[in-house]
Amino acid sequence: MVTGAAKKREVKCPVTGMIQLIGGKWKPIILYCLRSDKRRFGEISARIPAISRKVLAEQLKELEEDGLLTRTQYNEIPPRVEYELTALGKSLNPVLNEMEKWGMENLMNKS
Amino acid sequence: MVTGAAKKREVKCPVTGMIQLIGGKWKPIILYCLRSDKRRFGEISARIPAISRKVLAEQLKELEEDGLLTRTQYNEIPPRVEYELTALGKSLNPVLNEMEKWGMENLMNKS
DNA sequence: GTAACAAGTAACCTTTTGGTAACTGGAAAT
DNA sequence: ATTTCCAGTTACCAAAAGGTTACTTGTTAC
Repeated sequence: MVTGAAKKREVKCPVTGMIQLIGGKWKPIILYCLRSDKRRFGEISARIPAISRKVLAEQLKELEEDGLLTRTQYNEIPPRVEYELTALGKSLNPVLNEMEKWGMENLMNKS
Repeated sequence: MVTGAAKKREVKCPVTGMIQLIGGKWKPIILYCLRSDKRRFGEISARIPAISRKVLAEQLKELEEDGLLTRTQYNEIPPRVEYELTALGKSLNPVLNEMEKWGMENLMNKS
């Protein structure tokens, strides 16, 4: 079940609710990046170079609070942290797949 | 084909491109509202009361510039303006349907 | 003669979001 | 003795997004 920020809201519209959870400039891309694999912080950062590390850390924290992904910290030196989608996060895959499909068909320049 | 703001960008990631088009707090809800019917400005405003009329007008203008909907103005008094999805706008329906479905299953409180 | 109608716009302000640069930690390699 | 590794955090600043209130327009109803 959804936790964190989303839980507090009494949502009447399912689309509004979704946007409160995964709206914003970066969250769908982060989820898309984690879709099939767990990844380290630096790995996500390298795959989405346009996002600053500060904002990436913020967004990951919110996604974790909302129950969409888990953060696992290994107490090694240098540190290692892995992010992985929860079952709830994975349940977003159909949405992300439709987004990917639409983008492929309508936005990629076939030149 | 996509026009306006989205056309200028060289998009490498389909999900990033989609977000540039329909990202933001309101656009998916507006598109969802117009999904199956043409609607007047006041009608959209009434169905999405949380959005201010100023922001609604701005978002509708951007969606029109991006080729997702059409604006038809009837020169009557009082004025009448109708908004309707284009074919491109309608092609977003699978995305919006997945969003609606996910929201229904995960956000609506069954209490 | 004034108010209401629809669909906005203009001026102004607040909130949210995002960016940069510098810094932290302890162990390891140079 | 200094630099590198990684995953951040902190302080600070700029830009974007969004909100509020008042105003417009021309015709019709009170």
